[in-house]
Amino acid sequence: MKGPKRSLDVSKIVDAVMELLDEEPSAAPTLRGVAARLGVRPNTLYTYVPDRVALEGVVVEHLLELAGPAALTGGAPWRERVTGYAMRLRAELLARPGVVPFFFSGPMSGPNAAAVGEGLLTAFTEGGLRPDDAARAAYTVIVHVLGSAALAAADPPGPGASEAEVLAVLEARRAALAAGPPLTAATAATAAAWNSSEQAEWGINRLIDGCIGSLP
Amino acid sequence: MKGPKRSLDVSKIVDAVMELLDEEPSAAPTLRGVAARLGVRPNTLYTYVPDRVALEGVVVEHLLELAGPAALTGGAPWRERVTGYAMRLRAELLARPGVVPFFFSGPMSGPNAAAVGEGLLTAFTEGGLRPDDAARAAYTVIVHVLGSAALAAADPPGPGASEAEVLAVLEARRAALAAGPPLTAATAATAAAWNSSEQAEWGINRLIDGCIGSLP
DNA sequence: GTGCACAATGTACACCGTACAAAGAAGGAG
DNA sequence: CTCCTTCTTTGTACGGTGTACATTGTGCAC
Repeated sequence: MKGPKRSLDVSKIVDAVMELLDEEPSAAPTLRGVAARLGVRPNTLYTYVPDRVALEGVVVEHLLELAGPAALTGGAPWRERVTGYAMRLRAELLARPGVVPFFFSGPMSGPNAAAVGEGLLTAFTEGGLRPDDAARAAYTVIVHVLGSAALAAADPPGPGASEAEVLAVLEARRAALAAGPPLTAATAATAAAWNSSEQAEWGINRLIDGCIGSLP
Repeated sequence: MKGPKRSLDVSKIVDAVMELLDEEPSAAPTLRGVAARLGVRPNTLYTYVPDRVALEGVVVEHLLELAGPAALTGGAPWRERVTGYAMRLRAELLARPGVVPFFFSGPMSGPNAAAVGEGLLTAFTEGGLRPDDAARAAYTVIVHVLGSAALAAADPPGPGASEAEVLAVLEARRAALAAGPPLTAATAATAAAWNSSEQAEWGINRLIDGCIGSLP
């Protein structure tokens, strides 16, 4: 170690990103914004991270851990462990819609991603799935959680909305669907809540049902 | 109609976007790029479209139609109609990774989105699902297709890669997984192909299985 | 033929990620 | 202790993005 002391480290940068997201959950954090919050010039961040995509990668890793992947291998029944982690991760993302695009800007290859994968494999194996099916099921769960969160994040209103505002948007959507084609109209009330946690959990449960339904 | 003739219309703009995507499938089309291709100043587009998000919306509509939603209500068995449309849409997206983020920049509310929804409802109803479950299943299918496409689009190599290059990336990934934790290592060959069409179709099939498995 | 409504432009702004050279701090070698 | 090397941080800059605003000029209605 020759040069001057570093004034930052990657975890401080991640913290700054999370603070930015706490203040404006729907805004995608930017390199310049993070640097400003750390009291530093934008290009200083390049000492710690090769580019923007890499920054997003470490934030993704942090969020994967925030959802508690350790509980995937713990004591609860395997099925609850899977849905539990899925819904916790989904909740973390919905609370910070601005971060969702980060999950789609590069492959997830960090240690926490590996831990999540192994945890899901553990649970599904415990559920009786053959190894290859467990791998496919694990990946499909991730697809569902991220897809569901991304679509929900794209929909108004954002996480700062009041209860009344949420209800208003929901009712407007239901009315629009009710004016649509017959089957759409008949299910307008259910479909209007497409991005609710209940629907997301329903989807994961049907997926799991389909996986264990094909057991010997 | 008072003023001068319009030199464009929305469909010409969409065509320009599609041409841009044909030339560079992995690059997200930009307002300025579209304008340049049409031989027009960037702000001219604001005559036809209120902002960038709206432009992305009409492109999304075009792609939903490109995948052939009409076939959702046609003669094939209901289950094949669902997986067929899902895989066609997925293929259209994977051929143009640059367009994938468009699906997550706002709610899908156009006529083709409605047609896709109604078509999926028709199929699932035909499959025996109760209306509300059909609505949930339809939405979950969309979540899966878009999530799967988005994750696949985020992974190298892009759609222009040679067969050999694809295999090299796949093998590198398999090797990395094989060095991971036990269950991950045991399923490395399967997991390395996480973004393959086969895995995506497997996921949809398990989802459908789970939906019809709970029938009376 | 004249006036008015509208499309397209010119120009501008704020923001983004990032490259590159210069400045400055701190440890190792003499 | 001094110098030199190394590494962090900065200053400055470039090309890109979406979009606002005033201006120009076209073509129909009167």
